[in-house]
Amino acid sequence: MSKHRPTIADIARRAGVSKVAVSYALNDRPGVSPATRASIKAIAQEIGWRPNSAARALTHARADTVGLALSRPARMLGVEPFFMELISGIETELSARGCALLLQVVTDPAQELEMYRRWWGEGRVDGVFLADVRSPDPRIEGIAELGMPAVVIGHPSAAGTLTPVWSDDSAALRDTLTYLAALGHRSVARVAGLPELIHTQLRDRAQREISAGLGLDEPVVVHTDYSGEEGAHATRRLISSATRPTAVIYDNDIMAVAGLSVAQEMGLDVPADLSLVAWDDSQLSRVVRPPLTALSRDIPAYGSHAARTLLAMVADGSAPGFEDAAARLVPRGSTAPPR
Amino acid sequence: MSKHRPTIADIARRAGVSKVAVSYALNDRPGVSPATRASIKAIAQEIGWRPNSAARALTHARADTVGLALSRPARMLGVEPFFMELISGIETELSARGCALLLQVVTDPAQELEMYRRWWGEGRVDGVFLADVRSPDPRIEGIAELGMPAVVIGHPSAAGTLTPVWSDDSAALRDTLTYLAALGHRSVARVAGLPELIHTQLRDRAQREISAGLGLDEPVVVHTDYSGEEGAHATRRLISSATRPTAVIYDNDIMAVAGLSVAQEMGLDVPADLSLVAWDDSQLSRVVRPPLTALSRDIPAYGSHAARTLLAMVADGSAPGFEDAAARLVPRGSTAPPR
DNA sequence: TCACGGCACTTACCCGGTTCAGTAACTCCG
DNA sequence: CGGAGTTACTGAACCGGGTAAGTGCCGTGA
Repeated sequence: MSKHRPTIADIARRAGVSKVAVSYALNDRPGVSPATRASIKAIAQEIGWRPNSAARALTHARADTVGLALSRPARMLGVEPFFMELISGIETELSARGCALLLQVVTDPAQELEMYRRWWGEGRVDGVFLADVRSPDPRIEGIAELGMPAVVIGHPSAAGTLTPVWSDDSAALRDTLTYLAALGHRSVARVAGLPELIHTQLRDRAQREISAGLGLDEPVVVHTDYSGEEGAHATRRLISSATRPTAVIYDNDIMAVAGLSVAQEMGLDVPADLSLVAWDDSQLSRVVRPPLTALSRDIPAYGSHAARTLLAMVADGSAPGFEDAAARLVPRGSTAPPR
Repeated sequence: MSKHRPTIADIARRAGVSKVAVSYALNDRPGVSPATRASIKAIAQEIGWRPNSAARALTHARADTVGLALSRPARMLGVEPFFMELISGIETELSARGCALLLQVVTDPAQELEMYRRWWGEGRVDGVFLADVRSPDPRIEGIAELGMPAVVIGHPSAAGTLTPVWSDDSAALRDTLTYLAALGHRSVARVAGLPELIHTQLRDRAQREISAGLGLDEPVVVHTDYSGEEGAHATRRLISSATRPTAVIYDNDIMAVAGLSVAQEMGLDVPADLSLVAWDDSQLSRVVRPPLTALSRDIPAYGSHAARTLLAMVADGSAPGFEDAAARLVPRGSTAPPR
């Protein structure tokens, strides 16, 4: 028996028709009698025929694949559940539509753009996701120039001419600060992520404005690389500063856990001496003691929305942006009125 | 200017030669003069030509893509740094060779096999990785039947006729148990992962054998789904059992952190009352108090080795298996002699 | 001066599936 | 019973590259 994968020509030979008839039959297009169609389909089934994706891509200029390149170092990616959950949500949507995901981990945004150029030039993808938007971000303009469908996972103000899918961080922050203010906190610091990311900058600004609006102290914001080490270090600095805050918001949960450990090690009682809030919830927030009050979002759903938007863009040439639900504050044991 | 991506025909027209000459020139094959070659390359560069991957795939029957399907639920994947780090290591190797990674998150192993069948049938991938091998695992035989190059990320005894890339868990376990025995522990339990995974079973057996060899008590092993919740629950059970162990090994770090919290909450001092060891090290192990003694591996390197092996299989039809370094025990504050 | 070898390039056809423009045969209707 | 319309199907060409087998031209050596 022959090694090569069956083609429509093989089916045509066995069915005694031309390969065109086979193509029509298998694609449920008119032009073949029901009997012929059935027998062709039966043969295809029997010999295990699958359409060659390259041949298909060649004719309709469709790759049925979208791309995602991530430019954070491996150890950062590993520790943040965010991306894995996002990817898995993206997948859910894509696989339902028979679309594949091409993934690439690169070291910097310039490489990422180069990757996208290559994928697009080679016709490997029909569109891409863009995460971790910076300011300024050459990827935005680069992709717009290519005319490649792209969805920005981030706020519209960062998306340029591309289509954004985002959630309202400032609403989430408002809820959190209002809650902390109601508990009696006046000095709320934040251990933030990478300062060059637009979403960090938006959170920074929102925090200043909302704090001012609520009559809280001007917030101290410490920027980090999202690692536990820097989260711990930042917490140590905040605790030992002259104006020690009574509450700290962390931009991810690994830093919040690190902060909790540091606080306890320095003899502080959480939440009595220091309240902690983690931005983005995961199992981690629930397994430590006290469990962490967290800003919880359905990240897989966020990914699904992004994927749906991108597929719509690929199909129709454009699609409206999508605002996902804001993160929901889940109070747990790490927040309380200050002593 | 025309919308469509440039092809070699466009280059041929502009250079005043046939497209075959262009093909020869761009692929550095003899048959064109240096002058013509240079001018063709210059034109290609200028108009931003890239070889269409579908067309290429069609002629060489090569997709320049390998696949990885993961069948764990989204929330499990997110929380375990292992897979993200593995993927990023795989990527490092692949991208250096211009190969892409097709990723799919599915819900069960049967779906995973179906995915592999489809990818292979459609010519989308040249080979795949297989992770989380079970016993019995229909994927092994299914893939072997297809004749598709595949690397099993796991022990040779689980790989059937496929090529394994693995690390010696039993050596790592021996180091750990020897270390704990030297500290004076006699009762070492383990909070293990999914019991249907072969690698869990191998660890279980190794632990029994090594414990017996060292004269330790017959180990209590509790199986979980790797989640923090189940890790916490298992720890609670172990601590309140009649034969409370003096040390516990956890099959991942999120469970170890959960176990630490539970122990402290139940009034135990770690490490004086209970020593803890985490299998696989991440930032998490270092940010909690006390920091966790861990079995540390270079997971990205593990991924790179797997990728290199798979690429060799694709190129040569077969490749030898590869045994990666065993995990190294990194003692930290969570282990000490029992009270 | 002419056969020969090799260079530089072309023509023809392939990969696997899709599309377009036919072409028989059969049906319907006036 | 002849012409129009429909059905079921086929041949040729195409997508964007790649390969095998030429072809024409040049320089060289006998």
